Amino acid sequence: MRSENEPTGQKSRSFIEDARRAQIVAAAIDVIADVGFAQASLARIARQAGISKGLISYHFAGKEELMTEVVVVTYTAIADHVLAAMQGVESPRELLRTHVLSVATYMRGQRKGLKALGQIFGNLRDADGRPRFGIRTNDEIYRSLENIYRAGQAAGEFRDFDVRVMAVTHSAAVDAMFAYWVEHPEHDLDEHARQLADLLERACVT
Amino acid sequence: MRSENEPTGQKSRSFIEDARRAQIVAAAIDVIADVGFAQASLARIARQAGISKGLISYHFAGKEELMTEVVVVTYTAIADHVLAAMQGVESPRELLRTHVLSVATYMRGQRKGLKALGQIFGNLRDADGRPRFGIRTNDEIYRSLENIYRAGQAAGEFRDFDVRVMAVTHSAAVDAMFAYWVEHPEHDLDEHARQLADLLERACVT
Amino acid sequence: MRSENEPTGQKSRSFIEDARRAQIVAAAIDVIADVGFAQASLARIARQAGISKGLISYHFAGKEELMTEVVVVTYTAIADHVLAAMQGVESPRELLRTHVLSVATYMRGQRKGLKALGQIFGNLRDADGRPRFGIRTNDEIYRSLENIYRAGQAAGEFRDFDVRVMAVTHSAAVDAMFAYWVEHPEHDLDEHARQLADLLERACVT
Amino acid sequence: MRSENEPTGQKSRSFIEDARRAQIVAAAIDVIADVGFAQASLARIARQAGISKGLISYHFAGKEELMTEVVVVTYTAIADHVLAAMQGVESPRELLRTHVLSVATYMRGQRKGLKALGQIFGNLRDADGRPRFGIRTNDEIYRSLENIYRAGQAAGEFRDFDVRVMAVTHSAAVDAMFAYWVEHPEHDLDEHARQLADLLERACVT
DNA sequence: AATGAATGAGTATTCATTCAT
DNA sequence: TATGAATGAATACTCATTCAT
Repeated sequence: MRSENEPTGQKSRSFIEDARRAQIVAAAIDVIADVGFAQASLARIARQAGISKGLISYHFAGKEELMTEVVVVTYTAIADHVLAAMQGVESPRELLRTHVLSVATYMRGQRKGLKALGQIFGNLRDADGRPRFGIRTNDEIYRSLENIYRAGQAAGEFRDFDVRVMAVTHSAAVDAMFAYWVEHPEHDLDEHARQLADLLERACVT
Repeated sequence: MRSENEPTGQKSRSFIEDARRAQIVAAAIDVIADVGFAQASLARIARQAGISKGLISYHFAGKEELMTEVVVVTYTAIADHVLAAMQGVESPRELLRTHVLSVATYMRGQRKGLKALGQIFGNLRDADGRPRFGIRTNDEIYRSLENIYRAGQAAGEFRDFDVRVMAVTHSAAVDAMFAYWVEHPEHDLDEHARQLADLLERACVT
Repeated sequence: MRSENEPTGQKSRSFIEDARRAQIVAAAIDVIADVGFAQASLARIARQAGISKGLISYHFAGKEELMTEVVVVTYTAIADHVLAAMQGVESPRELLRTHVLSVATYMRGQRKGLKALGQIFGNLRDADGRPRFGIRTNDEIYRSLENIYRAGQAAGEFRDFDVRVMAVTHSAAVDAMFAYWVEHPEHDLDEHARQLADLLERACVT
Repeated sequence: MRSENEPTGQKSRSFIEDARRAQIVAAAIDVIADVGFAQASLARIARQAGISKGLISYHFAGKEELMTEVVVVTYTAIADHVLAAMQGVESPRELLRTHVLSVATYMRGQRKGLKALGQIFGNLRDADGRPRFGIRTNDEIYRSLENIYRAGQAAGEFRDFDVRVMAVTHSAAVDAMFAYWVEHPEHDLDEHARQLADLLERACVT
């Protein structure tokens, strides 16, 4: 098993172990999305996965490692998607629109993963009670958004505004788009994304 | 117990009982803001209030009622403040700016209350696992914001956009402003509010 | 409850709480003596005491605090008894005999307590895996025994030997007397004590 | 599995199986000596041996059989050593001294084995909670020591004392010598042994 | 109105053991 | 022979809630 047989690093994980870990992560996402972080006990996750409680402990060092894995998996997937979409786009205005729209298209298939992500971000604390994610990770997002806005200002396409405020607002607006859509499945996500892209674009241009 | 003797409403509550409830609510806000929803046990809240655990159960039917009360109290207070600030303002653009700026000024003195509010919103579930707040309560906010935007559109000052998307974005942007300021206390809240007001205004005008 | 309501120190413990703690300590002694330290779970101790598992956690901060209390209670009692018996005795040879004989008489009524003490001494470890008792506490015993032997040497009654070796041997011999008697209840404890006193006395005199 | 295929005795065990069992026993001794009986899980022992957990179960019917093997192996080795040293010695007084001194020399190279032995003796219980070793095994030691003392009495070299008390004390004194040396590695083991031999000899002679 | 004592269900985690490969 | 995967029972501990006083 991983934490016993491979104490040195995250090197070679057997195929079957990878599959189990993925299965457990998927079950965790389902449970967290459905009942919330606080109610997402390992027992419930195990039941969802159709395995024994002990098996989770066998594959993950602890609950925190599982939660971290959920975050990493979900996060990496969305980042890959968005970065791929933005590849080759030059114009700051187009980058802005592409970011909003590609996040929205990705969301469509990842409702639960993103919902779980939000729960973990907002709730997971380390031993001394401080948020495990949130600040640091959000700051990464903020920085990448700021780059878009700064490029637009440098190109003279965007007016002079505080890029951090714009990044915080942009990020929150995208999150809210997702949250609203999750709660109102009949809501038109694509149209929302277009509206939001317009909104942000207008807020930026001179 | 109260909720059994007075099942009809929240009518006659003795002065001392009101005081105790307020004291407990205040302690709950402090604890939730400090250690997060999941770690906010009744024992911790009681200790913070300097009373016994049993007394909380005496004054509240259960943990959920206490959490609900925290939400209602905090929520009512901020709504009163914002509504008072918007009283007499006519222009939609001014209403918009006033809303953002008055929320910011209110936040300054209510860090903990708002932080606790966010925690409860994101975490409190009822018995069957569905979020206790969120949809319904947010919808009230959305509707009041929509009124502002619709008025602006009716007056010809605002362009034609989806008012629900704008309301969702506006609300999320204000929440994010608060959250960012809570985590970065050195951040200039007033300037953020002004920037956000500019941003939203520009996004709306024709 | 203690650890919540009296976080400052070990000051005022209510009468009823003292009684419960004593009851739990007694149950712990019974269980440890009967099934050994490793099998002495809180569940088993609670069952022995006829109370719920939770109540142990209510009265003791954790298992270690309970074990420590068992040690302190048992240890203090035997030390008081032996010291009282040795009070007023002057001659080193008599002190030596008195120590052995008074320990034996005390043992008679404290079989389980002493058995439990031995188990805890030999097994309780703190978080980093080092024995919680043992060395330090034994050293206290050794020192007090050494005082007796050194006095005998100073008075010229005892020959010149290593007092630490004698103390270690004395202590072990007394423990073994007890252990043997526990396992062979028909064994004549008083006669064993007399034989042991003779043995040690002869080993010391010139 | 072994104990099923060869239920009659410990007859034919393949060479490789013997080697594995020895390797596992050695690992168990290391782990028990280092972290204590209670923390000595099969997983930890397997890791120490560099093999999988399952392999221990393959070679031993259960944890208890492994522990028993540790005791038997260690015990047999020390008995062989001591008996060899006493071979040819005739005088009871010399036998007594030889026993103490040869045990001490053996200890020097067997710290861990003896430490583990003590842990298992003090902790291993069978299903119904009674000590697995202790009584029976100690009685063997007692009897062999009694033979020495009785021979001394028969030869008129030793005074008239209870040989069982003397044997119990002798055994305990030797164990304590070991335990003290294990905890105080700077302690002079050889000098302790000489002092102890003097002590016992003086306690016996007329 | 308030407390401290008590419960029992629930938490994460550990571990000896089993078993298919 | 040997492994890695899996189980299920047991562990200490937490906590909302109840209740006699």
